Amino acid sequence: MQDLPPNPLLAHLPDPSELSETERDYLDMIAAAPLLTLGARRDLLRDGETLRTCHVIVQGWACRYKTLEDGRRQITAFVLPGDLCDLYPPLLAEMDHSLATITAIRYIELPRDRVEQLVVAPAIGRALWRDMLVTMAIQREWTVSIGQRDALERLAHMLCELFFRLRAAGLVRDDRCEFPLTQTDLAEATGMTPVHVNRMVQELRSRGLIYWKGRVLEMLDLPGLCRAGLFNPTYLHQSADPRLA
Amino acid sequence: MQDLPPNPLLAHLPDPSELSETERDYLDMIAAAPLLTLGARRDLLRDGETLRTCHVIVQGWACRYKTLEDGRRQITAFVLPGDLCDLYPPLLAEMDHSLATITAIRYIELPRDRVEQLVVAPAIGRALWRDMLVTMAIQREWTVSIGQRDALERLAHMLCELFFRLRAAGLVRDDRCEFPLTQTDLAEATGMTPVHVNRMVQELRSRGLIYWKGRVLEMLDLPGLCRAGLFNPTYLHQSADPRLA
DNA sequence: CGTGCCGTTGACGATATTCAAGTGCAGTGG
DNA sequence: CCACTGCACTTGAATATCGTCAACGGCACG
Repeated sequence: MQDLPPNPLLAHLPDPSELSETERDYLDMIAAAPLLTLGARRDLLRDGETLRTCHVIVQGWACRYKTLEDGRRQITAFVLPGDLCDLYPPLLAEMDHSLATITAIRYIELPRDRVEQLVVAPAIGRALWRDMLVTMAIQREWTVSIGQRDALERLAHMLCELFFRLRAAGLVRDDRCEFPLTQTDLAEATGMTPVHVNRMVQELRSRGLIYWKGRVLEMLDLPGLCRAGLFNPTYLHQSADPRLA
Repeated sequence: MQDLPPNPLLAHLPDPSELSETERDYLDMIAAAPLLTLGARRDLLRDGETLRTCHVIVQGWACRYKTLEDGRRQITAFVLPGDLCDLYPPLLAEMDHSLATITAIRYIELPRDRVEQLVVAPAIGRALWRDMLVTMAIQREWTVSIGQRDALERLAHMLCELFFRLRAAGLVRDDRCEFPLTQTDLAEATGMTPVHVNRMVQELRSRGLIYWKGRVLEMLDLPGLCRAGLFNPTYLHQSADPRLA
C-alpha cells in the first residue's frame, strides 16, 4: 500500500480554519484514532447487529448489501475510498443491512456519543448533512437505474457513476482506475444475473467504450459511455474539485 | 378535510420539555408558519431548480420522481402525511429530482438559514438525523425490491411498506386506509408497466390478500401479504407506537 | 351527453434468466 | 516444476417473465 490518503472524514469537512476551538478538538481526536484493518471479502457489519460504535472507512472498497430469506442478494451501495460510511447506524436501534469489504480496508471506530457530538457541531454537522444528502441522491439514482434503464444502460450508468466518484476521490489517472469489482458484484448491484452482465460488458467492449482487464478499468470513450447509460452527473453534486486535474 | 394533524415536523421531534429555550423558540416559529396549499397532481419542486427555501408537507401525499431524457419516469419515493420531506434540498446547489403531489397538500416554507439552525440544534438535529436515516433505509429497501423481487413480490412489498408507514402515522383503522395512488403510480414506483401492475393486483385479490376499490385499500390478510412480498418491517425502525392501537 | 382517465383483457414479442458446459488464470501443495 | 483446485469469466440454447400494442368498459366530471 502506498501512503495513506488523509482521513476521509477530514477530507469531507470544512477547512479547520473555519472551525471553532471545540470543533478542532473533535477533529484532532478523530485524526488520532488508531487504524484498524480488515481483509477483502469479509463482513464488517451484519444485518441485525446492534452497534455501540461507528465506523469510518479510511482506505479500500466496501459495499452495503441485503439478503432475502431465500438467499437472493442485492448490493445497495458501493463505499469507495474517501466516502464517509458508517458514521450513523448506531443512531438507529439495529442494522437493517450488512456491510462487507470488497478489498482489504483500513478503518477507524468512533464511540457513539462522539458521533452525536459531531452531528450537531455547527460546521461539521452541516458538512455531514451535505455528505448524507449526496449519498441519498446516489441511492435515488440507483432506484431510477434499476427501475427504468435496460441492462446495457444500467451497466454503463453504474460504470460512469463509479468512475466519476473515483475521479472526485483522486483515484483516476489518464481515464484509468483500479477496479476491484467482479462481474458478479456488478450483477448483484444492478439486479441482473452474472451471465447477463458478462454479455453487456462485452457489448460495451465491442462498441469501443471501455477497456477492462484484471483490476484495471479504462474509459476509452467516456462521453459515449455516458450517452449509453443516460448518465447525467449532476446528482453527484460534485463541485469543481482541484483534484480533477 | 378533517382537522389538521399536528405539524409533522413537530410530531417527529422530541417532546418540547426536553428542549432548550432556544430550541423551543425554533419550534414555536415553525408552528406559526402560514399553511400553503397545492392541488393534486402538480409539481411542487422541479429537477434543476435552485431553492432558497425548504418545504415541509403537513398534509397529503406526494412523490419524488426523476425523468430520463426519453421520457421514462421513475418514482423514487412516496411522501406520506407526517413525513418530513423537503427540509434539506437547499443545502445542495440544485434539485436533482422533482417532487409532485398525489393528493392536494398543505405545506409550509422555511427559510434556508432556519433549517441550518434546526439541523445543528442538539435535540432537534438528532431527531432530524434519525428521520433521515429511516428515509435512507427505505430507499435502500426499494433498491432491493426492484433489484431482486419479482413483480408480485414487489407489489406486495410496496403495499406492505405503505401500509406500515400509514399505520405509524395513525392513518389506518381496522386494517383499512385511504389509498390515493393509481396503478400507474405503483407502476412508476416499482419499475413495471401499468398493465403488469394490474395483473399482479388481480393476483393479490384472487389470493384473498387485499381489497382495493376506489380510494380505499384494505388488508384482508396482512401476514399473508407480508409473506408474499418477503416483507420484514424492521428497516422502517418503527418504535412501538401508541397510535398503533 | 360527451370526454378523459383509470382499470381491464388478450395476443404477441422482446429482454433477461436459467441451465449447462467449458476456458483461462492464480494460488497451493506435492 | 507441475498438477490440482477454485474462481471468475465466457458461450450457447431453451425458457420465462414481463413489456408492447391494441381495444374496450366503467366512472367521474364538466
